[in-house]
Amino acid sequence: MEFKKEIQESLKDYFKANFGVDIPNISISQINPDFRHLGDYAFNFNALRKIAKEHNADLKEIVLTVASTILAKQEGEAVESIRAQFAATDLDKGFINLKFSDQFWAKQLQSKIASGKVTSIAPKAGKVVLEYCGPNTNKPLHIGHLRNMMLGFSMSEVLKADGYDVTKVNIYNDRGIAICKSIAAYLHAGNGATPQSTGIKGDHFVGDYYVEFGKIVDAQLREKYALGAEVENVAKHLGKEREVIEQETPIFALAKDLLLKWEAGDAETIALWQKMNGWVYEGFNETFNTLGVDFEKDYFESDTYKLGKEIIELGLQKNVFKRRADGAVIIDLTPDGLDEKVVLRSDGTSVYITQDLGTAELRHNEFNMDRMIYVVGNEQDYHFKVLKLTLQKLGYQWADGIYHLSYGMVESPTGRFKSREGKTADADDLIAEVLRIAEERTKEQGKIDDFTNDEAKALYKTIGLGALKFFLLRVNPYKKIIFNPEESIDFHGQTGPFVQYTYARICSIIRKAAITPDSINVQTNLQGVERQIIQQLCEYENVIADASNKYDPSEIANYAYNLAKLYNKFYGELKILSADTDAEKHLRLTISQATANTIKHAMKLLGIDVPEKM
RNA sequence: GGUCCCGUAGCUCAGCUGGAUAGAGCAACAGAUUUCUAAUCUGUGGGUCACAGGUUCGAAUCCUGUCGGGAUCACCA
Repeated sequence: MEFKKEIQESLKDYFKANFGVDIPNISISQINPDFRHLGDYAFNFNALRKIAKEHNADLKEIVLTVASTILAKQEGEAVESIRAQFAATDLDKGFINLKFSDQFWAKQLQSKIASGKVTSIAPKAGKVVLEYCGPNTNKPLHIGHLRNMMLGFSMSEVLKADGYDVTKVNIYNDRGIAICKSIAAYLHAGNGATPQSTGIKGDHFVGDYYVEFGKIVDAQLREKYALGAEVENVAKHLGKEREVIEQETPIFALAKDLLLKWEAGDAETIALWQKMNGWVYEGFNETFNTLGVDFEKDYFESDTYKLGKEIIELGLQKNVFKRRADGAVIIDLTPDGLDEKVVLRSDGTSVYITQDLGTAELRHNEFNMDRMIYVVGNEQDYHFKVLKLTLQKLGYQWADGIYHLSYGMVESPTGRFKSREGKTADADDLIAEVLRIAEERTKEQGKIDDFTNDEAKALYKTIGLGALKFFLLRVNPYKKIIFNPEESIDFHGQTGPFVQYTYARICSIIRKAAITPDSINVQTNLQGVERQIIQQLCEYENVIADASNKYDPSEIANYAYNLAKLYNKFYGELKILSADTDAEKHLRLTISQATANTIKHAMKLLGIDVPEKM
């Protein structure tokens, strides 16, 4: 909407020309609902009061002058009235309300439907690499990954909609002691079983052996210390941390041995590691497919974990890094309010940040991107601060484009999800549960008797995932989410199915209309709710830009919900197919179509499908 | 202990680049279906915006402090 800029510029020009001062942008927003009778948009100019006072000028007059200039520019057609409203005291308020004519809004709607596009955002220069998911291969995906994947996928869609070129990448933490524990337990207790032979999904299969590893540790400790069944917590009973005491067991020795063999490139070990990871990837891919998330490129820690050594060398040369007396290489970030950080161990091996430095550089060489976004939980805020700052100190310009899309933990009502709390946090179980609830509720409704079995199943998936995804995305990323499986999956109110239902309703009307409204009579008078919807539709691209700039898909979710709510109000208040006049019918059908298009588009940005019937 | 994040209705959340009387959903209660999908709509009740100062014509929003919750401060990842 051009007029916002116009007003801002006019005010700026005025102050520059008459007083020689630069003023900040005055924000112009949709009017507060209670003042809708006064206009469509409002802005408050009190911020300029000080400047006016300094120059002994009457602010009220200035603003009115600017307002009438703008009004004149609109050639009397679009802007119905620009009224300045002043309270009795003049100082308390100071709003200008802008009201556009019905014709103006009708034309906005018409151009939307004529272009067939819901936004007119043009492609922008700017290559973005977005990393998300980042699973460990020793256990299945859990609810935290679900939030991560929803955020990552949606964020990439939002950035694309905002005109950027986005490449989605995943990184698999596929090496290290954790996966070796699964392998060790498999060797110990697997008896050659496979996901195929057991019918267990590959990632769960391998994850089960990770759990099994813990049980074997327990059993071996019980044997070693001759503990009876009355001892519940072995590590606690022995008065040591689990991570410490487990090192005494033969099974741990096996895992450690496997790790050393793996690092030495032992063919047999690597073959087994590849086989088990292969099962895991099969399982992950199944879940990715169900969720509809994807990646253009996969990275594997086993390929990248040795990266970064050259950067260490460079950093030493540039005196950004220092070699400590014990041989470890460090960066001193205390001047920046952070700590001293080891970037290379004294034995010359990498730490976590070493490979992240190397991987970042690798990606820059591959993609030459302007921005790199990491979707990672907020427990790593500090790590990414250090990573970005270190790369900046090394003189990499592109490091300025690093952004950590940090998100809060997903917690159960009783606190953090722990794996021992059982199945509630498992991603696949959660998805299955949500589909089950969707099926149950849909059957209660009894509206899809004409569906085939496949169609019904597809619908359960659309609705169930819609509920889950919307739940995870409608909250600001930085906030933690309390997830109660019993209560969180809802289909009423501020939910995905509510928005989906609205879409299905519109589709139903359009099916019955049997006409395609290709043009509307722009002279038609608009009802209040009609104006509101059209205005809301026009706001959509601003919302995309906001969500993109703030890295916040929840803005899209809230917008989609509000638009759907507004449409339901419209639906309840006005007749569409049986409107009094043809002109009204065409108008309302057009509003319906444009709303459906926008809802579908917005939900797609959230990774959520919309059904034509439900 | 240092640093960072959070605290808005019983619950889950919007609003936070300062602006008009702080908004939604859920839950509770009361209504609406001879008419386009009632997974909907309309209405009622519900608030010391954690607390205390400060800046300002104006503060949920900015600053300082306090309290409460969480994260982090590894030669783990």
